Amino acid sequence: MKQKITIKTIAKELGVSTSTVSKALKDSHEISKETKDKIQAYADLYNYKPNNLALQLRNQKTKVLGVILPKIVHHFFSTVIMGIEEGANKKGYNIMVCFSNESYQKEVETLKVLSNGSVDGLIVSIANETLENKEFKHFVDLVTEEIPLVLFDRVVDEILCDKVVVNDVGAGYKATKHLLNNGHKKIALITTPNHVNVGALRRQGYEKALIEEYIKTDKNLIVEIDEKKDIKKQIEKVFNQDINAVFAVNEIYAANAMRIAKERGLKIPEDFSVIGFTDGLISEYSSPSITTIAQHGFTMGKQAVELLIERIENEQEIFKPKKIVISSDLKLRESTKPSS
Amino acid sequence: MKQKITIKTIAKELGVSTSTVSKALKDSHEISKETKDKIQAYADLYNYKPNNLALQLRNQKTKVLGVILPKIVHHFFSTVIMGIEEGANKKGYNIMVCFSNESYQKEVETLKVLSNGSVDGLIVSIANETLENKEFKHFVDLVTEEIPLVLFDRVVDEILCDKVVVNDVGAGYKATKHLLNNGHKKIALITTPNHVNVGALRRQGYEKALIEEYIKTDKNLIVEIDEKKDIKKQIEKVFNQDINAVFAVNEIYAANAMRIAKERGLKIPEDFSVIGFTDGLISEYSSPSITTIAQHGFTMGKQAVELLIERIENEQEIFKPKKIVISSDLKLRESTKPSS
DNA sequence: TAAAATCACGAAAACGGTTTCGTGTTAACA
DNA sequence: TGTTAACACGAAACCGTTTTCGTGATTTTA
Repeated sequence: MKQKITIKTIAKELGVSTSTVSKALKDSHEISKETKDKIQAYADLYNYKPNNLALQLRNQKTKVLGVILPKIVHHFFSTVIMGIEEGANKKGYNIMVCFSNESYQKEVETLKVLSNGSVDGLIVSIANETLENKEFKHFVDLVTEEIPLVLFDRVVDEILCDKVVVNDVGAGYKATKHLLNNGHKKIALITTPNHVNVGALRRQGYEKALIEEYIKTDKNLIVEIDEKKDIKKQIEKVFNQDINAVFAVNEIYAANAMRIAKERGLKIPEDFSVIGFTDGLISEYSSPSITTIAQHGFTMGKQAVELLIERIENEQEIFKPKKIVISSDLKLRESTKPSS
Repeated sequence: MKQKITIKTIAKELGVSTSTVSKALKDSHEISKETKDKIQAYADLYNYKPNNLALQLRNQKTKVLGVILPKIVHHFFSTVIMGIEEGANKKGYNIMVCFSNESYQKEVETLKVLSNGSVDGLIVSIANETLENKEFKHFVDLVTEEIPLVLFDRVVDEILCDKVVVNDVGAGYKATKHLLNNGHKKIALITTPNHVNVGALRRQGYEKALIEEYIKTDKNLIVEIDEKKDIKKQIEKVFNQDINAVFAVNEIYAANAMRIAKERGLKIPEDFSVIGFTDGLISEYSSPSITTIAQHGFTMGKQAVELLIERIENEQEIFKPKKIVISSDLKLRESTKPSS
């Protein structure tokens, strides 16, 4: 990189002090008009830009927010990033995005790197492996150090910080209820292992809706997907049971279920219905298009970043963790009959 | 944020100088074992972490790379990010991700913010609006300032820097050739306006393949999509022409075309074929699944970041811009017949 | 005309580290 | 016993900027 022009250079060239240059560029009243003009002209000529690092060190803030996501090639997380970025930008912040790739180790390391002063605060969705191990010390330490932290979507109670989540129980309930209303009583649930708490919560909603109709939940109808194995094969098994609807906790599972249903010649939505989660492009462009629970990722991102910035900019306030619950909507499409 | 412990604190508490502390923590031979142990113990106890900003200022490097993308909710760009992140991480760099949202103005501003010393280099894919206006001064200035810059996918010759692109002409050719081989002679092209150079290049490939078969390109079969208007409606028009195949320059256009074809009762792939671009989830989960040109986004990201880091770490070398061309493959699926 | 106020600027500290170059003390050597 | 080397540490500069507190010169006021 070319040697950048600094305030010192300007000061030396123009035979004034650095303080004068600094003040002149800030249009301070302390400096005479002539001097200001001279300095400004020189700065413009050589395209002077103040060095960010120096400012950050001086101000003890970076105006950068760290974001750690489990993955990115996923419609929901992409939209969350968009929301975060837009919210951050509006308040003059930039974001530094990292990925844990669902790995505990990587999450710990990333957290360590980012919490060394590079960012003013963090927005995180916890990695699967971390949830599985129930190992949250790295987050708790962060809270102890009083580094502003907002958790979203995948959150746990053990970490005392601000949180943004969707109403997962309600969403699971809504989806299941919709299927029941359409006359489907034998509803398969395709979900994640229980340690992924969002999966567990959606399952609660599913069970709640069934109980209301006096239907006993049948464990054989519930598939906990192990993402390390072939997803389609795992889903296929449940189709050997007597089922007439599927509620899947994400797009991919739903799309797979849909595909299997079609392969088996099931008529959708007349004889068989599918509901997914995350209103992404797959659901939209699949055919028939898939009814889903819209998670409002963009809104989540925006809410999370607003919480975080408020925390950062109002440090003095006593700390009382906030939890924002975002309601999710059913987005009706072709894979289910319009509710009766 | 809690007051962080610094080298000064340690020095004062232990009655030594800051230089001693600094050296001790780096296990310098200049410091006696006892002193080192004492300082290390104290540092561990109070969980001392060196302040990144201070180091960055001193070393005049941040170990952060800026990434500016036109959008993120898009399979191709998501995978590129993954590639960039993985490559960067491997070399001890972090990435700061920003979005231009296809806006010239936002691109200019983001570039300005990031080039103030916050990052050691930049990876960018140019915004549509910028391409449309042919306004590249902000990039040229960057090059003049000798800030390491790598452009990928959407690149222009006016900017002298390292580049990573796919072989767009070849890809367009390959796709069209495949359709021709399948016996389709009336091939519609659904593309972007010509100012998006990747679109223009893919079109060249398309035309080249047609010429080889002595087919005159018919302008009525080429649709330049205006993304501000309804995409499906624009594509629908070309179906009123006599066509038996579609080559679309991205997933969304392909998925839309597929949907229209199905609505019109066309038999795919027997009577009608569709090829897309970007091997994303939509193509994979659409039904029939869509044959596409795989763009290898992950590889692109990795190549781009490797180029960039090499540039950053070998400043002294004379500057000779490199251009890496990544070949793209045809990924055969159900929307076309296997090539004869 | 002396005292006070204003003006226009500079010196120096501060942010949190690293690093070069002393320097005083002790140990080894001639 | 005088010289030198090794040891263990400190002072100070530096990265680029901001900001507080002077300060000498001029202008205003009493």
